[in-house]
Amino acid sequence: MPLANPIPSQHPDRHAAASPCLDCARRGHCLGGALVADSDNPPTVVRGVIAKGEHLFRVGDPADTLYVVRSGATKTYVVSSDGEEEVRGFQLANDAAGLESVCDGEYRTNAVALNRSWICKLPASAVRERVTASAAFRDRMLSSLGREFERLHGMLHRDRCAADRRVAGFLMQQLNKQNDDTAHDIELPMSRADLGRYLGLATETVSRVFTRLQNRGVLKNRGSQCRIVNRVALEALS
Amino acid sequence: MPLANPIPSQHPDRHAAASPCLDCARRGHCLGGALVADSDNPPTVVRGVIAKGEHLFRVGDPADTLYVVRSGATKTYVVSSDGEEEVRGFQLANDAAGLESVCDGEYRTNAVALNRSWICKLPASAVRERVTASAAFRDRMLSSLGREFERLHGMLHRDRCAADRRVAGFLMQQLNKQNDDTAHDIELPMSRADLGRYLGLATETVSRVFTRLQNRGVLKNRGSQCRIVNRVALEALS
DNA sequence: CGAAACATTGAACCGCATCAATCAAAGTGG
DNA sequence: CCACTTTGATTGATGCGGTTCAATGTTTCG
Repeated sequence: MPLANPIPSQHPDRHAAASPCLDCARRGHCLGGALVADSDNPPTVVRGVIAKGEHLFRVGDPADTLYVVRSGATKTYVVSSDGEEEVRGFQLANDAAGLESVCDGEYRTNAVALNRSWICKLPASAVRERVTASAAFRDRMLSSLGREFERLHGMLHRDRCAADRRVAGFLMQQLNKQNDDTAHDIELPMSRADLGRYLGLATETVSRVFTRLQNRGVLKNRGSQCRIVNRVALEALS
Repeated sequence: MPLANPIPSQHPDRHAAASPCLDCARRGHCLGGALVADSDNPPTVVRGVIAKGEHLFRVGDPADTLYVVRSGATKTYVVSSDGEEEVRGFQLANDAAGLESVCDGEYRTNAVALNRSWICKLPASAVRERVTASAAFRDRMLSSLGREFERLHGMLHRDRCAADRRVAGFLMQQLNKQNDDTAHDIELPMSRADLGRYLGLATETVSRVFTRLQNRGVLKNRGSQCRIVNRVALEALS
């Protein structure tokens, strides 16, 4: 079954049973925090664990839940008519999977955990309702959707660039997400094959780019991590 | 100036001054119709003409208006850091330009008329407000955004296919928009160069694909029009 | 009509996919 | 703990599709 087991809140109080978001340290960075903020009747948000390889949802499932990754990572993907897997996005900490569930009645992608992950489940109906109930949440929601549009447009642009640029652009994007100018380590929980399917490149090409960038002294590969040695050079590429 | 001259309504009544949408024959197909429907205080919607080559808005302009194309055509585009024009979409009848104005405070693209066009201007603030005021409009809006996501995902997929598929997919998309299974004529108001910048192909490649498809008896080029001769073959390609 | 913009066709080159082999790491079971 | 398997990453060789450069044809519009 795709559903994760609920985890009891670490800090129970009168709110916690309904929504762990009220106590969550990152409620300022997460859609769940915005969902419960200033609500006199906070919706039921449930935390859960999900094992590597398990699915959060599949194409066609009724889209009743918006998932937010608390730790770990997931990918969303579809299987196209010719049987090829098409990776549409990766979700790391504080990212939402199934945002289109708010736009539509059923999921249009599959979502699977790339490693053991903690996730939060937000009822889609509550999200939709809160869009009308709160102008602040509406704007937050529209802003999230706007950022997703930006990401997609950026991908479209990158899809027309050379392989080096695509990878460099992806790495810069990951780096910028940690809004910390001094950050230089990037977590890459996905396989080279997944990254290739995301960027529209063959696995081998992705691999070649990484070694090329390493040889040029731009970055250093360390298993599932990647250390950016020369951020300026990387930015110039992307 | 980017703004078009207002046109007096053809059928004035007590509503028409504020919103020509109330009388509009296509209010059922257009976001403007949904905006004024069931509203006891319909917002001011203005119609206007815009000449070929004139801009509706530019990157960085305050995004206070959502444009809907009534007739004619527009394209949205950005100029990327390397000076290349990147076409992000075409808007034909009933399509909206500047949907991101509802998500954000300023336009993130430029929009220009491809030929003499009639457009309707919806105040973005009214659109945003109506999202909270009416659950029906909220769902209509979210559905529009969802379709836009679908289009972008489809483009991303196509960007990784062979040139023939990209063009075929685009043509099928245009065909399907005329929700009429027997339709076989497609209006192509954009230049081959624009189409290439939209599909991520060189102008010459687009041209070659069109002649190739014509030689195979799939379609027939007629200036800015294109007649689909063998719809099945086209669908099989895309 | 003539000029300018756009479309088409041809030839050569290049980057990435593909096929194939090797290498490295992570489990798994005795 | 070590063979053995499995999975993922890397590197090499080859071919094709699309870009690029260049020339010619066609449409549009003053």
